[in-house]
Amino acid sequence: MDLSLDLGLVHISKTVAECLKEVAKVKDVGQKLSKLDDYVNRLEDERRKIEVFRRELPLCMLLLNDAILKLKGEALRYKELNDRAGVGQGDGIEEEEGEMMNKKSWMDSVQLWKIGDSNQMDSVSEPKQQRSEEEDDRSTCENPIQQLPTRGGAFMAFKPTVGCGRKEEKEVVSQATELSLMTPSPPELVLAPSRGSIQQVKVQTTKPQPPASQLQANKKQRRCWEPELHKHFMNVLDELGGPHVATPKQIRERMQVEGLTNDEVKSHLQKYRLHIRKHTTPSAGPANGLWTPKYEGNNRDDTPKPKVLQSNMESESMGGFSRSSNEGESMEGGDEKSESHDSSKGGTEKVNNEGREIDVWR
DNA sequence: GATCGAATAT
DNA sequence: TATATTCGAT
Repeated sequence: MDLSLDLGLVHISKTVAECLKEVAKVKDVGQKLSKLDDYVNRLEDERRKIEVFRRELPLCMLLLNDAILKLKGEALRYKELNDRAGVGQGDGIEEEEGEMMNKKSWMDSVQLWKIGDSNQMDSVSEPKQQRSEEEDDRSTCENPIQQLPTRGGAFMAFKPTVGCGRKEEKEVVSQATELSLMTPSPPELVLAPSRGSIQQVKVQTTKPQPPASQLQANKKQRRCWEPELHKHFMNVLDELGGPHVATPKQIRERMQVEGLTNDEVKSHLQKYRLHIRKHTTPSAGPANGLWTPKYEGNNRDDTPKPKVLQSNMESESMGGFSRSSNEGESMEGGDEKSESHDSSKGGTEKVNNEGREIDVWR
């Protein structure tokens, strides 16, 4: 075979352009297709190799994905062309030539980016618009937001449980967050919910050193406990008998949020308990008994969270926390304890919990 | 060893 | 401040 595709990353753009040229030269459509297939396979192979490092090499992924998509699209076109081969070959070929030109200009843009121009993101993002037809599931590192609508997800799973008429914007927000949980995004990109819309914000990493980026790669993606998630958390918490009875594992299992880890729940639970403790001086409880985590762009006012909780488990959750003015007592006293019987945990553990609770909460 | 809560780090 | 990580206890 004469498929001497040099996949050295440095030359990738040039190579792809040349590939397309080569393919264009071949007359037999079948051969075109097989060539393209081969190129695609190689690129995909390459992509698999760097898959592990997609956080460190988001732009490499980007390049590869784009190249693959281009080639695939090309193959698709040739196939279609092949299908209607007998009819109007002339037109098709003309179109193809035009496409080739597009390819070249596209590759040029890539080239620009590779040089290190400050416009890199722009020049790269442009070709993305072209590939609406075939979204690659691996392209997690480029623009997660575009993929949002296609992902139903764990977050959807609990939505019915929350049982509240959602505004569209909120759905977007939840989905975005969910996605951010499930797929690691490049370190410099974060999803920032802002007044009903998601913006992709570039954050200047204060530590751009290579070693730092490696460190970041090892670090967990920060989970944003947005109101929806927290509501769900609260609901589950109540179902499990309250914040001092429910264990992180139980909560996590009950929440059924994909990607949610025990550690995350544990951490959030800890924060929640802390907050309760802070606001449960015997004399004065929290204003409304309901705590929701603050997070950036969080407009608490327009979210009907009390409704949600009330609609779902009125007596439990709201009761529990609205009477939290004397929560300290109720926790140690009858309420929480009696509920803790529901928990699947054995008695011994309960005793432990109580012991600790008394220790801590007094 | 799994899980927990608290303390500490980021 | 919010979340992640670590640590000691169970």
